[in-house]
Amino acid sequence: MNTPAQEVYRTAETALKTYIRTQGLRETRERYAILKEIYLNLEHFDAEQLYNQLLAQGIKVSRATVYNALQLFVEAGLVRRYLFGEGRMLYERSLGRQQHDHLICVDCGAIEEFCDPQMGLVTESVGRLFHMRPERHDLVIYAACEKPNCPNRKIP
Amino acid sequence: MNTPAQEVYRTAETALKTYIRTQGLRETRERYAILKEIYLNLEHFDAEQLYNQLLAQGIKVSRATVYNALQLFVEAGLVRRYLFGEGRMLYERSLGRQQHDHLICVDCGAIEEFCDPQMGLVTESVGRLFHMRPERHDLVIYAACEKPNCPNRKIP
DNA sequence: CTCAATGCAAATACTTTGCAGGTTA
DNA sequence: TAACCTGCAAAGTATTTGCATTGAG
Repeated sequence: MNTPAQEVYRTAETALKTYIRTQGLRETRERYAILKEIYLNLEHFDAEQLYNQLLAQGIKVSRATVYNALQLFVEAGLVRRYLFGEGRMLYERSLGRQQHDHLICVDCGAIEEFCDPQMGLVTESVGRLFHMRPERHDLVIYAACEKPNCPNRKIP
Repeated sequence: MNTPAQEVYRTAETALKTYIRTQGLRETRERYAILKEIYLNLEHFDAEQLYNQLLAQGIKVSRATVYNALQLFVEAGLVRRYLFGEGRMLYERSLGRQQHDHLICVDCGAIEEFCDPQMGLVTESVGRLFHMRPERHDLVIYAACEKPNCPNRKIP
């Protein structure tokens, strides 16, 4: 039986194979192991987390290979890379999900995703204002928790 | 005679003095020299640029002091700090200008500022969606130049 | 067999920190 | 004169690079 995540991973695997072939690169066990880890076990992660998780699974890879693979996956469109306010790159898989922006809880650091159609209007009108064609945007909203039973909420 | 920039700088100088006193800190020539450089001669800058510009003016300070002062100014609300996609911190003065977001030209790296009232609506509605109170946001739009005579524009 | 990929360690880039000596209140 | 600040250099972080070795095609 196949979970949705596994389906998506298989799509990513195929996409990677195609990308590797069209670019004249090589298929390695490391690249597939790293891709699988990303697609099956990680949500928002940095290079170090990915590296540690691979080691924890008994998959022996070096940091250099992890960074190398991440760059490859970004070029192949399989992974997106973000720089939030924390000074290190964060990654997330990009297949099987729509474009989105992020909201970060200032209390606990949790990262939520959202998709607001108004953002298209904003980038459009700003582009018009400067006579420029918007290509992409990065939006992060920092917000404090107001859920009554959230353990991370600051005292009202 | 006084330029608007000088007026704003004087305001910043006063604000720094007040902040330093209320916090029980000390006034040093370095802190005022750095503040002046920021308010009179810099737009968007990183720590190294600021450091070099101070040296070029014959003002002897160490990098450590530059970083120290920048942190102080951020705490005092005199300077804002951003992390764009380039992996290093950028700073800008915050007095004498309204809150704004940034647009970066993907052709030449130029940084423009804009203020779109729709952003308030976006953060508000996203906050409502997650039951969180938005505190701030970082938005950067990356766009390609379409000005007909822009030397940085990519071939049509 | 050839060239790309890996692993390791060293190098880089940016920022922070520890400490001795100078300076402010 | 007591604590803060500065300057220098060393230490951190996160990421990249050089090079010998391994391995895919």
